[in-house]
Amino acid sequence: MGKAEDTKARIERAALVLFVARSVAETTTREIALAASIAEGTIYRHFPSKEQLALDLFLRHHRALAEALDEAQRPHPSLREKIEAIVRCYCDWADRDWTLFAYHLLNQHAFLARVPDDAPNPVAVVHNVIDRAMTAGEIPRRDVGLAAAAAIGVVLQPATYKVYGRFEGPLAAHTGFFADAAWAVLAVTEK
Amino acid sequence: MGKAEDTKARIERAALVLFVARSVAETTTREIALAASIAEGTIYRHFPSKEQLALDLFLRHHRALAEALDEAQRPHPSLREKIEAIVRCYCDWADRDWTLFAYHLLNQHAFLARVPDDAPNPVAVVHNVIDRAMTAGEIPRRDVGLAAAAAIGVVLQPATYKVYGRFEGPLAAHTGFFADAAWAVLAVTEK
DNA sequence: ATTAAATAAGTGAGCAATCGCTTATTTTCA
DNA sequence: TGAAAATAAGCGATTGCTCACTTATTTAAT
Repeated sequence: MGKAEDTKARIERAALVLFVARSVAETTTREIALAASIAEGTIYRHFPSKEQLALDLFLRHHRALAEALDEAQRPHPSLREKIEAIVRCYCDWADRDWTLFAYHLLNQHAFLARVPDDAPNPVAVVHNVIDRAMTAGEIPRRDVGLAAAAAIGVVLQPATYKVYGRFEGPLAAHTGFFADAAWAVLAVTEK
Repeated sequence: MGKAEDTKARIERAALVLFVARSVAETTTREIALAASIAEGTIYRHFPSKEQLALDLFLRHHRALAEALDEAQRPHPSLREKIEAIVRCYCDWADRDWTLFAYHLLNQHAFLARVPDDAPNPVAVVHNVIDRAMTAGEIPRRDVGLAAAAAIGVVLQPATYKVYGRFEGPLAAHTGFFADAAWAVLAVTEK
């Protein structure tokens, strides 16, 4: 890694940690520089603005997660297996870099509107998988967005509570339960 | 309502709308004053600081929601009925004042750590209900926090996506599905 | 009941501090 | 040696909050 690239990576990591501990708005460029052991002006050699740095961080992770989830589900034929693959991939992703994961989770409301329409999207991946399973008759047909949201919530809410400090240990420890529960949600038949 | 109380309420409502549209950090006291049609200094006759105003707003709603959920579930004997009552109460609460609901949802990570330990807590209500149902043998015994989080996610994730603008219409329209899905999550038996 | 005194509520110009970002200068290294 | 990278000082703008003052409401005294 060249020196410039190393500096850029240090800025990104320092910013990430501070953005999660406080928030983007409450983190100053001076703090980022101090944490990255560089001068404040150096940030602007690598990023046009603090907001763009925050957005870059979000979008890169957003796209990479979507691609990883899509690759994970693709080889499997049945919805049940796709769910397991997606859940496992998601938990591994979160455990591998928890700070980055937490940043992505806590700042969706700020950046989701700025994701390009054609960019890979984690929710769209799940949405498509569920839609095809409904068409194939694997699960009952209902509002896809609603079903996807509820199934995603089964995994995302525990993850959120781990960010809040309510849980310890790796998220992947509960992969089995998450997959079973997500499947149960999708298989619900209105009584 | 006295004049002073009316002013205080106007400040709170103006702040709430701006806090949701932007964020607490990105909303200025000048904007709040302008939106509430009062002088900036008047804010400080009613609140010691912008942060305390934001915290007051959060804590009051947090407590009221917890009490409403607890009252809703109390009269019902079975878990299945308690779930339905809690889901219905929660959806009605959200639909009744969506701005306040969105504010509470989007700022949990900022304020949850500042909730007094003995204060009523929406998650604790669900937690207790599930714990008792496990003890009574109504559902399989497993980590209560995890089961509660997953069940809550079934409702909260769709609600979050509605805040993001992915859904339209009242949340209460899906009460039946939410209750069925939450029940399905809790009834999951590890295979 | 009337007036005087006291308190509370409301105002808005302005302050000290801080912010994101720029620029002139120095260092690094191929 | 020249361009890229990093630095440190600093600029204009904005921020939360204060404060001296005015206006409205409540309490007390005659």
